[in-house]
Amino acid sequence: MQTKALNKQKEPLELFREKCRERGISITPQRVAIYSVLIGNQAHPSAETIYNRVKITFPDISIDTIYRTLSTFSNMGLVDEVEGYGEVKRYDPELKQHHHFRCKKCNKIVDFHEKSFDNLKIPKAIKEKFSVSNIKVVAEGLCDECL
Amino acid sequence: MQTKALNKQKEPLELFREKCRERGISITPQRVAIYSVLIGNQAHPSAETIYNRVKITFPDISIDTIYRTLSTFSNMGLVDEVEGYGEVKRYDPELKQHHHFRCKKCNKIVDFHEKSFDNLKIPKAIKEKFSVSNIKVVAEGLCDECL
DNA sequence: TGAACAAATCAGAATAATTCTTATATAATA
DNA sequence: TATTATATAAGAATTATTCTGATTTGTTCA
Ligand SMILES: [Mn+2]
Ligand SMILES: [Mn+2]
Ligand SMILES: [Zn+2]
Ligand SMILES: [Zn+2]
Repeated sequence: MQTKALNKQKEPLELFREKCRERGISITPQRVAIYSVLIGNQAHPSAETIYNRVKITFPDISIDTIYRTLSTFSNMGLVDEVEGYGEVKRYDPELKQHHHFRCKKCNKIVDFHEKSFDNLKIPKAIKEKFSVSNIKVVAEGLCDECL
Repeated sequence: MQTKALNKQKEPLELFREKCRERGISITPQRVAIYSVLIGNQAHPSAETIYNRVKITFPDISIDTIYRTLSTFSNMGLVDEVEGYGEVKRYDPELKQHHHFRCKKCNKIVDFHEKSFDNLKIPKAIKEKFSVSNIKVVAEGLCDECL
């Protein structure tokens, strides 16, 4: 169990390094620190939130590096940007297909998985005209805390 | 046919006036002008876009009024804010349940209707904890022009 | 191991979208 | 028509994000 817990941290970081090498992208301490904060983070954090977390172990990091790095990660397919309503950008390290509940009041976003949503049939009219690469369901309402 | 075309403009505006009266919200020329631009607009326009259109007939309107009014309309349930990725806010006057295709490159948003998406079953775990008021499907990819 | 060089970072300035402030104007009401 | 609460315009302020330019660092390969 303990071994497993340790591996959990080791494994994704090694995969991260590999992906960087593949793409010819430098493995910098900043990038490792940012990626480490993202691993397993289910809160869909903003750049600011990530910045504050990273600063604990990396006090001199600049907010610009956070933004640039998240953009790089997004281009590499290491994180997704999350749908929102014109508030701040938020990022999602969960790459497996999944769906979101969003609280209209506090903007909390909660993941959920639902197999029956993973193969929804988009209407022909759309499919014929555009190339659809991913489909997701967004449920909205009020969360437990806001109710 | 001509009569119908004329009525198309008249009807929603009268409904608009009624809704304002119900809510005790003043019917100002600015609000009418902004609402008129929204009627039947399927492009999910931004505040800036709406501003430019309204200015044609209302040159002295201020951008702040556009934002304030759209926020008022949103609170009244006259428009929805559209999901996006941290770009500018966009608004949707279509209130019937529908779904979106979004181009990842040019951010074009296209409505589609699909009955089978209108009663998706959200997992118990979510439904039990939160109150879900609406569910939508977002398909993403590249539009015809960007392909 | 240690140049060489492209890439990445930092700090702070710049930009852009949105909101706020305040003085003035106006819609609703009686 | 006078009263009053609400809405507006203009421009300042704020905030998130991006850009710029000087400096540092990771990677490569001799
Ligand atoms: Mn997620
Ligand atoms: Mn729409
Ligand atoms: Zn909430
Ligand atoms: Zn496009």
